[in-house]
Amino acid sequence: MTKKAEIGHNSDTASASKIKSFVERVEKMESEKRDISQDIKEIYAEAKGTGFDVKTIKKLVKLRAIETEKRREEQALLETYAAAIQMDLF
Amino acid sequence: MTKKAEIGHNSDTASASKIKSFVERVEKMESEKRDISQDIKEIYAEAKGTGFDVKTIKKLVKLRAIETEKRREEQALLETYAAAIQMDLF
Amino acid sequence: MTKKAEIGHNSDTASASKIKSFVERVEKMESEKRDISQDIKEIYAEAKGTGFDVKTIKKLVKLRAIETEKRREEQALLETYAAAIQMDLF
Amino acid sequence: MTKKAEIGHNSDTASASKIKSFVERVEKMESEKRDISQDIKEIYAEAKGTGFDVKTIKKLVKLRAIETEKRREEQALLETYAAAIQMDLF
DNA sequence: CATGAAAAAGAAGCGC
DNA sequence: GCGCTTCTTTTTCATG
Repeated sequence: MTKKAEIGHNSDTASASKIKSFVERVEKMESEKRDISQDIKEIYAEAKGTGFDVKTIKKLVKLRAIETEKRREEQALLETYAAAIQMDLF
Repeated sequence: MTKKAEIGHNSDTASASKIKSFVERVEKMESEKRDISQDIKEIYAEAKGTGFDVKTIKKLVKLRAIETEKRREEQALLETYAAAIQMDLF
Repeated sequence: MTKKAEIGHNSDTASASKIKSFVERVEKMESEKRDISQDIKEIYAEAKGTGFDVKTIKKLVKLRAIETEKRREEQALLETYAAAIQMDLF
Repeated sequence: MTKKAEIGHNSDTASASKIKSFVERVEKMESEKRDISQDIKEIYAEAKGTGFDVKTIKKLVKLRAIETEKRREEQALLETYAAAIQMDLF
């Protein structure tokens, strides 16, 4: 038994330092995310400067994302069927 | 002048290629963003696995973000004050 | 059972009347919201007419909102801590 | 001339108090706006609880708003035309 | 699954 | 009047 009562199974100081580490790692990642969002904005700004309609390009990006997802799902479905009839697709 | 409306001030073929380029650049950036989001999730998963409460860590991250935002806004306010005084608005 | 899909579990006529009621109630509320937005604009206009810098006042309002939010989040964090300790997470 | 140099045409203390008053009035209005937004959410929650699709009702509200606006604009246009031919619509 | 928070899209207001 | 920024609203995503 330690002198000081522990809260749970992590001792206070060690916990504090670990929490700090987790928080900082998350903050770093979120900062990177913001940077990328900024980059995306800049791409759109560039597109706009080149005479394109940003709204339309955004729609294109979204449409392609949906199509990619659809293809992914179709592939998954196909694989499920193939597995059901014990067919190797590859 | 052709009957068909042009997209921006670009001719059709050049436009197509430029649009494609913009779309692909955005898609690349968005993919990176998703990767980072995934990384963040993994950090939280690790924290949880180490015995920490994810909710608490998220709250800490958020509170620190608010503090940062507050500092940012305070600075902006000071600058606005300075500008207002210059303009004799007080 | 009719061919036509029902909206929710309500029969057609009753539904129509209920939907109308919901829509109208929302419209009334949104109208009130617009009125208040208008009032806010007028307050800013008055401030401007009295020789104040609107931008500064807006920044003050925002900063105070952030401060309120911060206090709110601090409280929420404390509650999360308390819950986490109960759950032996530290 | 007062003893203390004034910044602009508003003396410091009077300014401070006036600004405070403006800020508080705005805050009060914004608080009321939030209340109404909350009421709207509750109406939608009630609609949902009654078995309706919230998204659809929102679409209806928006459509009606557009139609109202359209009618308003048509009326304005009509009045402009009437004025142009010096015709009294009323 | 349903709730609540975060991101993205869209609308509005502002200054130039 | 137009473009730019700010604010609202919608949609999405994660957690319980």
